[in-house]
Amino acid sequence: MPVDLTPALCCAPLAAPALSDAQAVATAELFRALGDPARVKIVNLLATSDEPVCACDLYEPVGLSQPTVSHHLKKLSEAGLLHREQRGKWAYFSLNADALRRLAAVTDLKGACCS
Amino acid sequence: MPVDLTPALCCAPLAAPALSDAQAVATAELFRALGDPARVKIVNLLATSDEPVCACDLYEPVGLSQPTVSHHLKKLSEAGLLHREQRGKWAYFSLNADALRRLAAVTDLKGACCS
DNA sequence: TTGACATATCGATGCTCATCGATATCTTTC
DNA sequence: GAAAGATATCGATGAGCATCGATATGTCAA
Repeated sequence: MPVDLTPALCCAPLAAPALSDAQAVATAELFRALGDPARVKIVNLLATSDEPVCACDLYEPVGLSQPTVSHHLKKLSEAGLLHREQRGKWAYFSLNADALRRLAAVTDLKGACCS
Repeated sequence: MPVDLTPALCCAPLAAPALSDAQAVATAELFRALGDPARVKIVNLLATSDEPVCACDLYEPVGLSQPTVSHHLKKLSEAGLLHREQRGKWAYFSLNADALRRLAAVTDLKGACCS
C-alpha cells in the first residue's frame, strides 16, 4: 500500500523542530504549486466563489488557452489543493478546505505540528 | 521614486475579493521563493534558531555547495523573507518576521486584506 | 450510432532556473 | 599593503516547465 505523497498531506510547518528531507520536498512542492500567477488566479477565483466553478468559466478571467488552464488545474489537483467534480460534460472545481488549512498551518511560524 | 515590488510586501491574500494581475504575480513570486527544498530547509533552520545564523553553518545541513546556498539566500532575500547582517567576514541571516506575518495572511482564507 | 461539445493529453518550443567550478569581491589581521 | 578566509558573482550545463495547436477522450442528446 503506497504512502500518500500528496504535498498538501505530507508537508510540514516551516518552523517544525526537525524537518526531514522528504518533508522539505513535500513542502516545497506545495509552494511551487502556488508559484505561478495563473494558478494563484485560479485559487483566488475558487476562493471567492461560494460554489464549485466550471473549468469553462476560468479560461477568460485567467487569460490563457483551454489546454493551459487544464494543465494548471491538474497541477493544483496533484498538489491536493483542488477537488474535481464531473457534471455532465462539464468539470467543476472547488478548493480542498482541508488542504488549505494545512497550508495555513505550514506558514504559521508558531508551528503547531500538523501530524 | 520606484514602487516597492518586493513580493512579500505587495502580495495579496489568496481569498482577496479582487486580485489584480500584479498582485497575482507578486503572490506567485512569494510562493515560488519557497518552492525549492533547499530554501524550505534554510527557512526551517532559521525558524528554529533563536539567533541569526551564519551562512557558513548552512552548507552542511542543506547539503549543497557554497555558491548554491548563496544563490538560494539571495532568492529568499529578494523575496523579502530574509534579513542579512554582516559580522566581520561572516554573513548572518535571520527571518523577516513581518514578511512571514504577511505570508501567513496570504494563506489565511478568512482573508483579511493586507494593504 | 452519430454529432456536438467540454476537457484532457500529446508533441514541440522557448524560457527559467538549480547546480557547480572558477573567480571576483569583501573583511580582517599581520 | 599583503595574505587569508568568507561570501558573492560569473559562465556553463542540464533539467523542468509554461504555453500553444492539434488531437484524443469523455459525455450527452437525438
